[in-house]
Order: sequence, then C-alpha cells, then structure tokens
Amino acid sequence: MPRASQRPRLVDVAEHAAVSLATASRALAGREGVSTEVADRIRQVARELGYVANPYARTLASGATSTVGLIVHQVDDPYFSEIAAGVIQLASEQGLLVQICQSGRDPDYELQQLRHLIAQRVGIVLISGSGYDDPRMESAARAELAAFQDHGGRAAAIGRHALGVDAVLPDNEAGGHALAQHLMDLGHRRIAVAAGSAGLTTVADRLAGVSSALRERGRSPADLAVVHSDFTRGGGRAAAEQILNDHPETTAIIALNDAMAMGVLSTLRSRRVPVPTRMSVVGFDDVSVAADLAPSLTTIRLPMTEMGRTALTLALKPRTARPRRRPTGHLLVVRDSTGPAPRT
Amino acid sequence: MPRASQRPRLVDVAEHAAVSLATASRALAGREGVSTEVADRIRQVARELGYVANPYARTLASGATSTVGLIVHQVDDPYFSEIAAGVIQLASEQGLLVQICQSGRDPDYELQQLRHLIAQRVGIVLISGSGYDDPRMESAARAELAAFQDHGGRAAAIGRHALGVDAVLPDNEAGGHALAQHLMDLGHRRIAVAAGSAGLTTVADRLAGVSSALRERGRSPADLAVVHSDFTRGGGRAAAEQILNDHPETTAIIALNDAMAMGVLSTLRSRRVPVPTRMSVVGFDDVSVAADLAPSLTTIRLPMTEMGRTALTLALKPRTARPRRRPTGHLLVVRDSTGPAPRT
DNA sequence: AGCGCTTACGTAAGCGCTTACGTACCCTAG
DNA sequence: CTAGGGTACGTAAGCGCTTACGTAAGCGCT
Repeated sequence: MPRASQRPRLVDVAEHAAVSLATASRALAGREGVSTEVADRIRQVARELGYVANPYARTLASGATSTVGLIVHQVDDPYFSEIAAGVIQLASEQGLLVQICQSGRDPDYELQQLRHLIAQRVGIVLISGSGYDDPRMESAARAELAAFQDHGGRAAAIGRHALGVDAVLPDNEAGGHALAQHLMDLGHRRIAVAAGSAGLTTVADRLAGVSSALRERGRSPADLAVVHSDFTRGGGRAAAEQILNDHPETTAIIALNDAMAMGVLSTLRSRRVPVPTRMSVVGFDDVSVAADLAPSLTTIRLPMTEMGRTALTLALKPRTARPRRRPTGHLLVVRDSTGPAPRT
Repeated sequence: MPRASQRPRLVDVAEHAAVSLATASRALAGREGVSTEVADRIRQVARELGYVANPYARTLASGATSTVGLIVHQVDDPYFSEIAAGVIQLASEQGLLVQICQSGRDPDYELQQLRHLIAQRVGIVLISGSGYDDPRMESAARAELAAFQDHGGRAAAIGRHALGVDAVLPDNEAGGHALAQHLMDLGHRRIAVAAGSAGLTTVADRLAGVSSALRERGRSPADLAVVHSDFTRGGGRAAAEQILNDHPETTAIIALNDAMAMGVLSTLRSRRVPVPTRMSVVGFDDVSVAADLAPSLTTIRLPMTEMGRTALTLALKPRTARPRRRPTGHLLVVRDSTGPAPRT
C-alpha cells in the first residue's frame, strides 16, 4: 500500500536534520537528552517542513490520547452549549480536540455513548447534565468510569454528582432556597414549581432547597404545588398549563431551569396572565437569553462556561484518591419577571 | 513498554476464534473472502469479548479516518448549536465522531483551526458560518480544502459558498427579499437594516435581497438605512441605538439574523419603543427561541438542524467533478413583532 | 592510567490494525 | 487424470510514531 498521506513524517524531519528518529521525537516532545543546539535545528526543520505529528500514530505508540469526549444532553440547549463552549475554549488553548456526543436525555443512550467514547480511546471524558435517580443506570455508568480511570483515563462530571469522579457542582439546593426566599420576601404564599423529570437528581436538589426555605418560614410543604414535566421549553409550557388549571391560587412559579421558565412565560403570555403583576416567574441557570426575554427573567446565575473550563481543568490534573468536588458560585439575579404578590 | 490498554485486541479475537489476524479483520470489516460460517464465529467471539476496534490503529493502518471536524463560529450561538446538533445526530447514526472547533468569528483563527483539523487527520471537514469578503483569506481556505480533498478528504460548507467544496446554502437573497416585501406590504417606507459585519458574504447576500425588493417597488436604495455591527445580540443592541439616534423616522428594522433581532428588541424595550405598534422588527434564521420572545419574532426560517445533516450527507458521498450546491428551503414566519406602519 | 558515571544520541521493538500477496484446497473442464 | 481457476485462509509488511535499551564519547576522580 502506498503512503496514505503526503504530509511530512517524523523521518522526513529526522533526515533533513541529519539525526535519528528517536532524537527527532525527543526534541519535538521537548524531552531530555537532546542538546539545545540539535533540538533547535530539529525544531527549525520541522517548522520549515510544516510537520505536524500524526495523532493516530502518536496515540497508538504512546497510549496517551489527547482528545476529550464530552457528553451533553443536547447541544442546542443553551445550558449545554454554554458548557460546551467553555470546554472547547480551554481544550483549544491546550491543543486538545473535543469529541462531542448527545445523549438526548436518555440514560440508556447516554451509557451507550459513554461506552462508545471510551472504546474510541479518548483520554478524558466529561459528562454533563443531571444524574438519574435510577440506581442501576448510575452504578453502570460509575463502573464504566471507574474502569476507565483505572486504565489511565480521566473523567469529570459537570453539574452532576455520585459518579465517583471529580465533579464541578453548583449548589442546587442553595439556589432553590434563594429563589423561594426571594419570592416569599415579595409576599408570595402560593408558590408552584415547574420541575423537570422526577428522576433527576438536579430536580430533587433544587426542589429540596425550595422546600427547606418554606419550612424555615414555617410554611407547610403542602403549600407548594409541584408539577413534574421535563427540562425543556415544551415541558415548561405543559407545566404552566397544569399549574394554571389545577392550582389557580398560585401567584409565583419557580421553574427549575431557564428553558422551562421560557415555556412558562410563553404560556402565561398566551393565556394573558400578566407577569409579574399577576404572576411572578423565576428560572434557574441564567442562560444568556434570560436577560433578553420580555420580561427579563429573575433566575439563579450559574457560570456555565466557566464550569466547562473547570471540569476540563480538573480532568487534566492527576487523579486524587478521593474524587474532588469543585463548587461553583451561584447568584440570584433579580430582573423583571418577579414582583410583589398581588393583593387577594 | 507494557500494553497501554487492557481492552481486547484483534489478535485476542483471532486466537479465540482459532483464525488468523487477517481473517478476523476481514470478517469484522464485512469484507469478502470469509465463509459465512467462520465469519459468524468471529463476530460471535468479538461480541463475547466486548471487542471494539482501536480507531487509532485502524486509521494508522488504513489511512481512512472516521471522524468529522466541524468548525463553527461559536457553539453557544443558537444558530450554530442547531447546526451542530444536526451534524452530531447524523454522525452518531453513522458511527462517526464529531470534533468541534470554534473560530470565534475570526477569519485568521478559523483558518488556523481548519489547518489544525486537517493536520489531525480528520476524514471530513464541515465548515459553517458566513464566508469573508477578504479574498486572501478565502483563497487560503479554499487552497487548504482543495489540497485536503485531493488527498482523499471530504469537505462541505454550511451557509457559505465560494470555498470550492460542496455546500448547503440557504437562499439568503430571497430571504432578504421576502422580509423587505413583507414590511412594505405592511406600509413601511422607512426601513433600517441592522447588519452584521460588512465583510461577510451572508450580510451582502441578505442585504442584496432587501435592496432588490425595494427597487422592484420603485423605492430608492437611499431610503434604506444600513447600520453595520456584528451578528450577536450585543451587535443588535448597538445597531438599534444607532438607528434610533441617526434615523428617527424608521418604522421597521430588518435584523439580518435572529441574534441581532434579539438585541434590537432588547434596546427597543429599554427605550420604551413599542413593538410592533411604533416599530416593526424582523430577524433571519428562526432560531428556536424566536417564537418565545415577547413579542414573538417575525423571521425567515432556515432548517438549521437539517442543514447540518445535509452537509454531512453530502460529505459522505463521493466527490463530484464540480462541487454540489444543495439549496435549503426558507419560509417567512410572520409573528407578533411586525405590524402595519404607524400613521405619521 | 584506569575506573565509573553522566550525557547525547542511535537502534530497534513494538502499539493494533489493514491489506497485498502467497498458499492450500476444491471444483470443473478437457 | 491433470491443468486451470476460483475460494478461503494465512503470512507478513507496513502505517508513523514512542521509548527501552545499547553505545560511544566526555568528564572527574582516585
């Protein structure tokens, strides 16, 4: 078979520089044992020839990959695309490539994608999105990741815990707490929650924060109407419909992410419910459009892009005995979608 | 050196099936020259062992990569994230992996990313986003892609022409035309355009459509105020400010993409300019949030996700003598951001 | 002077696959 | 019964790199 590519190879560089393959390799890798003089010559030749190492050969020989696999639920969901942007930014700065996969919010498919990425020999796996309450699924993923890391891979989770790997985690509970407090401060007593799928840990955590805030003020959790749907705009619309129908006394809706909040706002608009005068709405995440909605959305800001970068940073460091947790800051951003509770 | 990975190799499969390496390879690749009986046995063994081919070794040996490189301006821009979603979907169905790069709307950096992807030996390059009017840049990219394709690579462009590769292209001119016509039908006479960077072909094309529509109705292009900024929300805000200040007679703003339209709406809201009663606004692309804005946005719908899929489909087909062009449909979607021109 | 140590480089053995080519076998035709 | 040709499989040569190990030269030391 003829050579597949016409690109210059390491031997070409070595020949031009009149050294051996090994020396050329060492020089370009910046490793010890090459005099600065020779190393400079080799680098010079490589530049002139436009030499770029073949990553396939390199990986095959060394066993060390330089590509990172990123699993998100959906890239066209702003929450995930902002995370992806952060990961890609940092990866690009580090000369790494990012292979991206969509799980479509399906735990089975996600596990399959994870296996696929590992089989493809990526060096780093980043997995984002909420975890699932399904213990079978989580332990399968955990086992897969553990085996992966035992063979020298590195993994980190974004916004997700309990996988036995390093994680960058927002304080979902505190965020939920802050939202509920904000609404209670405004005098709201009948609060409804538009929640994502019941099986998600993120949902459970954010909800727990909301409940605890109510409890602290002596409210009964029974005062809280929780409607489960899914973490999409469509899910938000559905949840809002149900809230309006089943809990007409509601004066404030906590959507557990911004996508749902957008759906909620959309339904309220079409049902001619004025926001915030008749109904306050809050979201969670602060995706970049949140500020441009009408009314602009009160929400909890998470630094998604930074979370992506941090996760990759964690994964680039050597593994520690116990998985690390990097908390992320969060911030209540008050905008125009919340206001005082209407007089009854 | 010890073996890098503990994963089963092809030799393991071959041994367990009591055949040679070559036969095992042939059987798993589904190539000729293996009796069905033996092939079945090999596949069976492979399954039992959980064998997955090492893509690095495979690529090194065969020279044929199975990863596609995708260049976008920014993944957290909904236009691009929807395209990316389409590409990733189809790639995943085909067992391909997607390596994604952000050019950050910088032609130099984009060229660099392109070179990097090619150096990384991806098999397919998809490049999206507008082209640049800079002939030096475009011809450098074109040359790079031509060389890449001559060495067996495949490339396709999304929403971008003149690169000498297959392209899936919306009819930007017709879209611009339709928007202008829609506004004129509503009685608008003083129309302003919030355009992206002047150097982009997409901007030129969409603008040309707008101008031609005006000309057909006997309007002078001088009636059209064109403000250049960039294709982001911030750019839309800036453009809107300038339009309000310098062209107060304007009753309708054509934003040349939805991101800018969102910025325009945001500025109008803060300046208390009612939409559409005092000012109509249209966008271009129909990103998924466009329908959820307040007011919902009149815009031209482009099938971004499908465009991503189509581009990959094109790239998976053998190259033709002349680059193919796949037009995409477009559709004027009338929503609440446009209305009759106010009486003067 | 001779010893060992370090330094700088070369040699060559893989990494796990694909594939050109060689070989054994069986079938059919002459 | 043998030549010719097809089929099924094995052998081995790479793909372009990394790296363990070998070697030769230079150094200081006793």
